[in-house]
Amino acid sequence: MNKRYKINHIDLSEKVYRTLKEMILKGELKSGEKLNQEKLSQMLGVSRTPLLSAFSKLEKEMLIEIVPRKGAYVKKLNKKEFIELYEIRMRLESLGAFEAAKNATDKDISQLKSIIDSFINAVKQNAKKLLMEKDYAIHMKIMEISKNSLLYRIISSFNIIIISNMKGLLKDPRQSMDEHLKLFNAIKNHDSAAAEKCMYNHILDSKNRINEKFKNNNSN
Amino acid sequence: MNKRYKINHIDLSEKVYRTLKEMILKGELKSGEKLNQEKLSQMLGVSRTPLLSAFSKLEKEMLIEIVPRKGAYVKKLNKKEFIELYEIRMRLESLGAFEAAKNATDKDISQLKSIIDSFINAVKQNAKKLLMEKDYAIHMKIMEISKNSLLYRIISSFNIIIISNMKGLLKDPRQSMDEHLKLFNAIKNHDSAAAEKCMYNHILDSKNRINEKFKNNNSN
DNA sequence: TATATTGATATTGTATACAAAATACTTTAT
DNA sequence: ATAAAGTATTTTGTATACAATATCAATATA
Repeated sequence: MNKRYKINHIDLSEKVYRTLKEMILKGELKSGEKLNQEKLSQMLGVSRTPLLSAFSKLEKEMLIEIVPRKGAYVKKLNKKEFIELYEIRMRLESLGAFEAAKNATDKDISQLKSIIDSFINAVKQNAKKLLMEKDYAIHMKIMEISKNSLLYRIISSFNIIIISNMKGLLKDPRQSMDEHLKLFNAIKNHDSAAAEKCMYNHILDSKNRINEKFKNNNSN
Repeated sequence: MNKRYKINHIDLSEKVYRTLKEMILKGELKSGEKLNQEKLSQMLGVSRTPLLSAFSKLEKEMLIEIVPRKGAYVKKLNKKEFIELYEIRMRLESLGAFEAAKNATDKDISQLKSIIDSFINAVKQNAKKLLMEKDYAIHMKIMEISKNSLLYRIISSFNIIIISNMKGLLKDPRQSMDEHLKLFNAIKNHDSAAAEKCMYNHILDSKNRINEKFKNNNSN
């Protein structure tokens, strides 16, 4: 046996990091909430050592904020940061869509199609939570198809920041559906330029709705 | 006294992180080199606890790679990753140039000018190291002028990855100088579209030279 | 000679222990 | 009753200790 099949070789700090990330994503740890080291480590059944390393990872992904000698807090994005994030997403995800249209295999396309179908189902059922989940899945699948692994990594963390900070939708699901379908067709037809443009406009439209979202909200 | 002037409130893990980053950047820790915990912590005069947190930060910034149960290694980019990085830079830095042209104040412009002047001096002196330093400074200054702090943060870590992995230049300094000057004029004239295009082409040209760079090199 | 095998050593991952700082709680004085 | 000062408690930041794994070297085996 030449090859080594051993996997699952992740350490506690990585496991803790993933768990906390999920908790933030699901809203179990709320925006602005303090992360008490003692409580969390007891809750997770680990010592504070791997917890601190996990904190460092989460901070670099902008999911938490560490204030020295005070503590770690779940990051709360303000409006300016939200808009900055969307401006970056417009550029990066449109690159992803471009590359995806260029590189998509038949298998990629059929996989993407099935995710879009389940998104459409969610629209028909008006299932908000599922809708957001599938929306995320579509975007990530396209980034995966682009075959730019670095891009995938960055967008992944961005979208998680957005989801963890934004409860509720920005745009009408039917509009979202139309836009996703247009995007899908462009990718299917390997029309890079069209795919890029679709994605750009899709996110631009969301960005323009951020103002409404923050109108009631006083978090700047 | 209402305000608190206390600063310098950074913990050891952050100091260690910055120190290691600098060491990688300066090539004191070489691409692929193993980071021995015991040796490093003794060298820096700290325990392994803050060191591990620093490792976590560096890993998220792709400056090192952590292989569980084996160790941490200074990340070595392969050609594919290099190209991915440049494709992302093309999109993000052109966004930065666009915003910079839109938002630049007179002060911003004069500061940028002085950095470009020192770049030109370096070209005349043919001082390679200084050249790379000033090139980095120009790009980062433009990102700063864009006022998109998130963009600044991302590009900052990208450019550091590139510098730490790439010894030597990609393009002729005189060409670089011309391109920087065109870019500067676009920003000075608040011509966003032109600035964006300049930056895009500036980085695209570098990207196209990556192949040559890797010809001799067997690191894939 | 090349490949296993065993034991010794080094290195990593994690928990615990301790010191410094921040927060919460009393007590005291006005 | 309120504010200040002092004390106790909690929480953070860091070092150390220990167990598990990996690496290395020496010997044995084919």
